Amino acid sequence: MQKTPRPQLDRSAWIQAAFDTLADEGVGGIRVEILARRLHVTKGSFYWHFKDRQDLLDGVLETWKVGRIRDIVKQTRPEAGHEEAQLFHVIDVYSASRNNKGILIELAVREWARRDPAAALIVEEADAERLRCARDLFVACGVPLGEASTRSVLLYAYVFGVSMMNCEKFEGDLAATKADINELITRSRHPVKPPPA
Amino acid sequence: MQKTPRPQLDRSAWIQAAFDTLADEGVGGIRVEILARRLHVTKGSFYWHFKDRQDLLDGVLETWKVGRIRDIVKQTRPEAGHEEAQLFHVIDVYSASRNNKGILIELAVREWARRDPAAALIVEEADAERLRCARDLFVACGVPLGEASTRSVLLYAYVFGVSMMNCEKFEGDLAATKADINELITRSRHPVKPPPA
DNA sequence: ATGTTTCCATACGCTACCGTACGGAAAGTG
DNA sequence: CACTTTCCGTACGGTAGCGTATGGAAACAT
Repeated sequence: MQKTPRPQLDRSAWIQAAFDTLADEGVGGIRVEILARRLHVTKGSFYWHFKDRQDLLDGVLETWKVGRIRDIVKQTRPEAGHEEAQLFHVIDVYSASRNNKGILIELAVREWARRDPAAALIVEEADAERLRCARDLFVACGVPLGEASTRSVLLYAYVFGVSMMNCEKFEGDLAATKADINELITRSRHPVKPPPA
Repeated sequence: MQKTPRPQLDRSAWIQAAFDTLADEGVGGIRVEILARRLHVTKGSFYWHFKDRQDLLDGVLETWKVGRIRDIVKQTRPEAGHEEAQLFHVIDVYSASRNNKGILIELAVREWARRDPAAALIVEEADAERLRCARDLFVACGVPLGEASTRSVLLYAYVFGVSMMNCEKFEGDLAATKADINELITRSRHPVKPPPA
């Protein structure tokens, strides 16, 4: 936990508060005067630390970028002999509970990226890094390079997609289903090539 | 195409316009006065046909629901001998181009559902229907019931997830990769059971 | 102690929307 | 032709949020 926010704020305090509302309400929910109330100050403070609202959003995006890249390489740095467990871990981290803050922010940033080119660029970079790291893990497991790329794309697309779904009405034993999906993504055997036309 | 909108509007015209901006800007972008300008009328018209903004949103949601259910059963009604092709089709419909209106609305509605319980309920119902239809297709292909459910969840999670990603920076030949993923989802062989602990 | 810098409060104008009240035209009805 | 209903324009009040201007308090410096 944080020591209760000091009577002296700085940029990072505002950015942190912005992340909270980003998770709950998306980019559109990040409003200067709302954050001010939440931080028990007024706009006067905000416009001291930031040029305008866009300046804050840029800070949020930049903070997200460096934090993501850092976490990605930390989670996916190959540890000899544990590569497969690491892949499982990547899947579980996001598909664990649908309401943890990490996945909420992830979805909010992607929604953001759909309408803001700057955000889109950063998400694209983060995704490229993620896919590269996952691919290396697959390769370390003995999967050929091309197939490793394919499975990495499937893995992350699944992870992000399942975080937007609510399957409980369809599948009772979701945990078992997810475990089976993990197996399909990481360990299934390629089918025979389809007959050429 | 539509015959140029008559000088007489009705609910469906407003709802249709709302869908356009829903795709482009999300639920938050649906504003009464903006739609009015786009339809070359004023708010006076809107508040004749709708009680308030929420009334319009309810209409949009309801329209989406019936349209989705209709399309789902149409696309996935088993046609003997073509079940596998139908599964491929389901995947391709969404993962084809990232900027087609269908996928934009799909993502917007899901974003909507994350903050509005009514929307969440409808999305949940649509997903259950989708998963059920896909499962039946797998079953028709000879896949056991449980595995059919698993692959259905994987299929749709992948479809929605990949629509939020931009892999071009990572994978050059995206078409080939997607084709391989289709194979993995629909035809891969289950791995051997992992050794118990 | 006095001046300077840092950080925040207050007050203001401005825009974008929402929803309402009311008036008027056009189309249907007798 | 009256008369009503349908549909839309206009005008208004109200809220939320952005950004600016300005003053003041506290910390810091000399």
